[in-house]
This record gives sequence, C-alpha cells and structure tokens, in this order.
Amino acid sequence: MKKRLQHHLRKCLETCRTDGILISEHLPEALVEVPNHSEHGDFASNIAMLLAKSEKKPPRQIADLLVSRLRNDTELFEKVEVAGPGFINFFLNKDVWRKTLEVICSSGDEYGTCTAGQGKRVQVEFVSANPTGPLHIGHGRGAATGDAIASILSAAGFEVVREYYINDAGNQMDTLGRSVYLRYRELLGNSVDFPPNCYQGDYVKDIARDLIAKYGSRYLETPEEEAVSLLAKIGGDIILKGIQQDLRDFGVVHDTWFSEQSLFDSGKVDESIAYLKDKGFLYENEGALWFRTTDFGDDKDRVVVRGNGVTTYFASDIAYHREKYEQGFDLVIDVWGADHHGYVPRLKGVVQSLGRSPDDLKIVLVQLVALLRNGVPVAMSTRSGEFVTLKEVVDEVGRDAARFFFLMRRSDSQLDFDLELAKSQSSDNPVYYVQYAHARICSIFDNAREKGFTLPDVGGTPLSKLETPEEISLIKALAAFPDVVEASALHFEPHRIPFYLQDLAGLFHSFYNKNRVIGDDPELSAARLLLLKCTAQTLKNGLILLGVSAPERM
RNA sequence: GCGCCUGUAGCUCAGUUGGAUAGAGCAACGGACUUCUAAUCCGUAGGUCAGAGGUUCGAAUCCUCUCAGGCGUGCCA
Repeated sequence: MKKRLQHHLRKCLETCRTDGILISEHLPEALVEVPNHSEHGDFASNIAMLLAKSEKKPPRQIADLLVSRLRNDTELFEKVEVAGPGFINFFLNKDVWRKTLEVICSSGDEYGTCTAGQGKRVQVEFVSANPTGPLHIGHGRGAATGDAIASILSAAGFEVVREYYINDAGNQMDTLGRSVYLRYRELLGNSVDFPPNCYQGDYVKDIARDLIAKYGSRYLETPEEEAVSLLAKIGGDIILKGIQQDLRDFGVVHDTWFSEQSLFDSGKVDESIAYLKDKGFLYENEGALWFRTTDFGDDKDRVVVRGNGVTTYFASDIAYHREKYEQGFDLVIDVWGADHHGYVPRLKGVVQSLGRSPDDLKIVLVQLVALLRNGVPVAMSTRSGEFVTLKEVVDEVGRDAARFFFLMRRSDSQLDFDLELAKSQSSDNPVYYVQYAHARICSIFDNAREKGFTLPDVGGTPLSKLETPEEISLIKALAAFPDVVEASALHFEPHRIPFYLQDLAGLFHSFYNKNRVIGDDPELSAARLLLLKCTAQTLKNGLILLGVSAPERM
C-alpha cells in the first residue's frame, strides 16, 4: 500500500515538472510513511519540505500545489490535506482499504511475499558451532535468527540457501580427541590428569562411555597420538550428529553442510593463498605470511600462514568465502555470535580483495543470551562445562516459545530469556498471545459452521459492511504486512515480525471484544468472517516466517 | 589504551533510511464474563530518550566529547 502511494506521488511530481509547476532539476525520492497519529492520515509525506530549498518556495505553498492535483483522485483518496510545517496527509478511501481483503484471500499462503529480492541468490550461513560440544542456548538464538532471516528473505523474493559451516579442522579438534581419549582411559581404570584446556563437559564422558561399550579397550592398544586423532574424528562425528538432531527438533533445516576440512582436501586453501599472493595482498614478516587487511580498514594486518607453516583459521575463512562467491551467490550472510565482532573488518577485507563490494557480505551479529529463572540469572560457564543446552531449553519451554523469544529482540541487543515467563501460559507470554488470536479465530469458524454458515470467499461478500473503527484498524494492519516483511528482509531484522504480530493480535482481540462476528445480519456476519479469515491467514503467514506454529485450538 | 555494541517509563523492550503530541508488554491501580475461547478486553498512572555541546525548518535518530555496562583486541578457533 505504501509503495502504491509512493508511486502515485512520484508520478504526480513528474507531471508537475513537465507542466512547469515544479522547477527542481532533481526530484528527491518521494518518502511516504505511516504517521504516529491517526489524525495525520493513513500516510503522510514530507516531500514538500524536501523540495522547499530547490523550489525556493515555502513548503506549505508547494504542498498546496501538489495537494490541489492529488485531491482529484477521489477513487483513491477520501481526503488529502496540508498540515503542520508542510506535511501532506493522505486519507485513503475506505473501499481501497477493504479491497486488500480480496488480495489477502486470493494470495492465501503467499500473502506477504514480494519481489524485492529480484531472485538474487543469497546464502545464509548460521549456527556453524564447532563440533566439539552440544549446542547451547546462545546457538539457539543464532539458529532462530538465521533461520528466520532466511525465511524472510525467501518471502521477499530472494533465492535462499541455508548453510552450516563445520569447523572440523584445526586445534580444537585435536583438543576434542585428547579430551575423549583421556576420559576413555579414565573410565577404563587409568588415573589421568585432565588438563583445564580440555573440554570439561559431561558429554565427553558420555562419548567415551559409548566407545567403551562399542569397542572395549581397543584404543589403549594404539599409540596415543594416533588414538587421539582417531577419537577426534569419531567424537566430532558423534557430536555433529547430536547437533543435527537438536536442530531438527528445533525445526531448523540447513540445505548444505560445508566442511572446513574439505577446503584443505580440495586444495582450495592453497589456491586462495596463491590468489592473494598473486594480487599482492600478502607479505612475509618474522617467518609468517601476512594479509594486508589494513588496506581495507582493519586495525592491523593478519597472519594467514604461521611461522611453523600451518595455516590459520583466517586462511580457511578466506578460502571458504571465496568458495561462496564462486558458487554464484550475490549476497552472503554470516550470522555470528557478537563476541566475534572483531573479526568483521578482516573478513570485509577478504571480500574486497576478491573484487567484490563489501556490501556483498552482510554479517549479522547476535548478542549473548542471559538465561533467567524467575528473574534470577542461571550461572553458565563454558569453560567449566556448565551450560544450558538448546535441547534442555526446548524440552522445557517448547519450540514455539523458544523461537519466539529468541526473535523478539533486535539481534544486536542482549537478550534476557526467562524460562518461567516462556513457559507461563498467561497474558505475560507474547507467544501465546499471538497464537491464541489464531486459535480463537479458528474457534469462531467452527462455531460459524455449526450455525450453518459457509466461510465466505472473495467476491459476493459485502465488504462495505465493515465500518467500525476496530474493523478498519484491523484491515489497515493487515494491509501493512507485506511492507513489514519487505523492511524486515532488507534490514535483516527478523524482530520486526514478532512485533508486528503482537500488534496485529492485539487489534484482533480488541475487535473481538467489541464486535460480534456471528449475529443476526447474515451479510455483516459474512463480511466479518472474511475479515477474520484474512486475519488468521496473515497471523499464520507471519508465524511461519518465525518457525512458530499457528495452532487451531489451544 | 584502541575498536565494536548497548544506554528510552519501576522492569523487559519497540521507535519504520531526521518528522508532527516518544509507544507496547509486564508490574501498580480501577473496571468488563448468562452471549462466538477471560491465555481476552477497556480505563488510570508512569519520561531530563545516560549527560553536555553541535548540525537544521525539525534530533531518541546524524556529528563531537563525557559517563556507565557488555564484548573484543592471539602466529587460538
């Protein structure tokens, strides 16, 4: 709706210019927005103020000129007026609003989608937790966020691939192998010194126990270093399987799982280093090979190959991101924990060294999650292995509540996750508030069917019967959904959807409390049933973007 | 020290590329169930947008500085 108006305004400006009414060489972009107060119209534009300088006329005078023309379109506008310092306020014809119900009905599950993405190929890489331990609650936020961003982009017309990057190369795998090996020995009756830099969590013991059950003590026979590397592989696979299961249970499905090790096996890491060397971005210093990331605004240059000849994690990431673009992605999105933010400039540098715009890489930083129980923080420490896993949280509060809570906040602000609140089946809990609206509508439908109504369809339903303030507000909110999805996609901000849904659910509940749907007037009942059909559809479409279910009964 | 993020109602947070009188939920207080789900609704109250300057028709939003909190600042990943 907003777009339609913007287009309309733009056309008006252009005709004004060809008619010589406007003299500005360059017409500013026609900005239309929803004002804070309904007295200021359904939409408002500040275009006259923006034109004031180049037109050398007071804003109100320009606004008057424009309004005198816009006003003629009585089909679209109920009224158009100039207000304040020069705002143009648009009041749309009620029938224009009501028509959006027809659009929603005919679009169905597609309502809210748009073509803003123009089919551009996007890869969203998220979670990508090291296969050295189970997913914890922080990963859960990353999972919910990445998945929602992917869904929202897809709805906005992007072609999306979800990817998980498996860090199965590097020191941490060796540490895992050592941790498993030591626990294995310990469980077989040997006394061991378990070093503090090994993984302390109980899951390591579980893996060791499983190995004993399966293979007995055979790894005591093999030389230690060999056993460690074998157990690193086995342990990593077991943990990865667990991660995959946890993600499935959370409703997150990655299209591709990309192994860091494969970059070495295929020679891509060496290739990338050769590429950078060829382009002159690398230099040697103190025996190591450095990437001049300072050329791209980084604080300092970064090591790619260490003095001992071993590549760094950064080297893998160079090869990995090079690979992404070679696969033909127009846009690459990395969802990271915010503690990696220091890594952003160097990776932006990588992208530019590949001859791409830094905007071709979007890094979404997801802040930490503080887990609370009845308002009191739950102690967590990765080092000691005391942490709350994603599985535990999902088991306790359910998938829907967990997902919704993770997405309720902007990703770059810290999140307090209160277990009791997420579990509570009350008005405190925004998940239920939204889901309840959907279930309530379904219940009204059941009731309508019992009373012999058939659910109305587009056409034939007298929409003009819808005229109470609650009805009109609800329709306006429904009409805004596509704009919300598009903005959410283009800003990579999934939290806009939960906010919108709470707002929409609120408008429905208000409507419900003041207006009876099934009543004496069959035409009015039909019109209201159609309105609710559209409301349920929109609620459902929004919830699906978040990976939250839309129950028909609660 | 330097860098990134954050600072908005008692609490948790929104605030649409600078717009008109800064919003919502929770908590508090007062109301609404014989009627389609009260997991709901209606109302009241609650603010130095951390602070100080600056930019302009106009700032919670942009710039500078200060303060507070979080994170980062490895030839770890």
